[in-house]
Amino acid sequence: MLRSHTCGQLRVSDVGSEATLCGWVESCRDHGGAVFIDLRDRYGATQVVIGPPEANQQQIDFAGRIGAEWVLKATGVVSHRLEGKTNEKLATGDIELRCAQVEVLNTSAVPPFVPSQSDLPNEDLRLKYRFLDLRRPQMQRSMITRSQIIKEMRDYFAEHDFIDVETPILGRSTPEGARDYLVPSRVHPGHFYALPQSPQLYKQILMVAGFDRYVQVAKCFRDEDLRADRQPEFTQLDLEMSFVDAEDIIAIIDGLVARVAKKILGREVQLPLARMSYEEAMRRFGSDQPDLRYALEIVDITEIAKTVEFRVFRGTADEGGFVRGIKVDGRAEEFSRRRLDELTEYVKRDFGARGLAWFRVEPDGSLWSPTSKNFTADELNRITAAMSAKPGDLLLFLADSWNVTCRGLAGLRKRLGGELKLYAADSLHCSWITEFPMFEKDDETGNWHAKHHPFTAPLASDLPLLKTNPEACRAQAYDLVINGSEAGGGTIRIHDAATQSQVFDLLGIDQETARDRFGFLLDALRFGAPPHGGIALGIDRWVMLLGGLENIREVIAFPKTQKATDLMTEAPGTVDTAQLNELQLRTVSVKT
RNA sequence: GGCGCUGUAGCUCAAUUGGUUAGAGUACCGGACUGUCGAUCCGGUGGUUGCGGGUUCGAGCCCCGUCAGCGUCGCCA
Repeated sequence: MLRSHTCGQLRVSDVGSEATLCGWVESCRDHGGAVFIDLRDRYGATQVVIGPPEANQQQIDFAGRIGAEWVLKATGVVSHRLEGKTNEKLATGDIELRCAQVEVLNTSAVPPFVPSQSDLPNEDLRLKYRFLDLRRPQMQRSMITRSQIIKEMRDYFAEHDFIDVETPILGRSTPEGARDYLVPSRVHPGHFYALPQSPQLYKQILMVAGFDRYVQVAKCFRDEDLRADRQPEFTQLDLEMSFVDAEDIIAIIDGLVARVAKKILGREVQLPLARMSYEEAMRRFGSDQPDLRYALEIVDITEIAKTVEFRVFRGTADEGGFVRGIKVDGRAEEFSRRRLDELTEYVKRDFGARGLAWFRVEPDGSLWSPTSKNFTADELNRITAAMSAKPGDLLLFLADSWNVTCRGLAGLRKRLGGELKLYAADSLHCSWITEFPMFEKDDETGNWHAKHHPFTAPLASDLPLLKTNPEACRAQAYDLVINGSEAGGGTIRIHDAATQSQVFDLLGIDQETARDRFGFLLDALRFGAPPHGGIALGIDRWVMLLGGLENIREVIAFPKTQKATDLMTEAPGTVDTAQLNELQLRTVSVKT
């Protein structure tokens, strides 16, 4: 070891002993007759003093020329700071290391930004110089938290008899789901591997193989557009269990949530976690990942709308649409015409809503809006009653299809929840959404496709609906939602070939295709597959949510930009013609 | 692919309605200084206002295109 202590370690109790520190120059203050250097490492910072009587003037002059982010090794005697010269901002602020000279382990070019900088540089610069950005204490904290969370997960599952099994990164492309990242095969020209979107099929095979309880910290890849909480390459805590039902999976994850909350945040989580059916979530919050840290619950006034004169409401209701709204408690005054116009524009632009109807509840309890003249007093009274509106409230309504009202109101909830700060910054709300529909209809093609994935088992009670009414058929599926973000999701799988065929039929996957793509799984199901199910947790999101961060890039050491590039390595890049030739590949331009 | 925001010195930002030589803090360079810790003081370097085009007597500012970063919708079984 080049050092005897870390830069966050020395205290008054060490005074008088010799110590050697290694670290980066956080700042170098040259006073001519003495030089003060704050030496930083991941553990903290310690002041190193090069001055008399230890150092001669030549050594002091040398130290004065040391620059930011140089790497130093400093050996000296741990000393009390002078009376009144202690620094309360540093854990090591009562002492300093007095040295004759420091050894320069490495110099540094003048950095484009320094880790201690208060005004963060633009993110593209942070990403290009990620090694500097990662020196920032906040980034180091995030990466440490991430490490601790993964450790807790591994410990927890090891204690519950799970076996960690690695599954291949080079697999084969699947027909459904996200776009695959493809890897060309040199040995089989024209053939491609696909990087896993998840280890889904492998873990099911492991159940058939008798591994009973499988877990893995798995890298997953999906070639889709990025978001603040979505990267093309991400990490899942993936698990699968045999001889279980949904209750067992939920219970074991409940235990994990409580443990991680306790160990990482020091907080107690009430178990069991709350549950809500998909139907209830959509009805009350318009989303299958509702943020339950605040209310803003959706109220359906379609029945009232059918009886009013106002064409927008009545017409929509009569044509089978819905009129639903939310109530902002007592904050109507904060909504200027301009702000309401912005919200209107928002629901039109982002969700294709036809408009936003709003009402202020006046001091006398009456409703006012630009359109209120289109309503009779009785109509307005019934709306007020349905919404339990009080003076000072703001009412927002969408009159549209079920989907648009769901998406639009969910969007408004999310936006207003944030803008109005309807929840405490440190609040944590975890819950389960269950009983998802098995299938969704593609609006364009009219085809059915799996809401989760094609191996999801229907609720036993809904099994007959597979033939008669697929739309109503619910799945044994469960999503873990934390603070309005999908933090995990899983299902009980189909474990018999007959049901699996039936589902494939419904999805329009013919026997030939099924055999071609999933033959190995279908085979496995014929050779004694146990009932099984599992879940995958989004580790990046867990770290983000538990850390109170709003961006997934803050918890990934080397994240990609919105266009899926790495600004540091400049990936993706071009390759030599020789490499392409070896793979028998040629690039062509395709007009899109 | 659509919509929106941002882009000015190494970095963070300013620049009146379109009007003189684009400024400040910080970093950097030189000098002074023994107690600083956002050190201080004196002096200095540093600009294709992302890029290309247009309007105008005149563009950092207006218009069109484009590139990049971010947010969002579509997309993400």
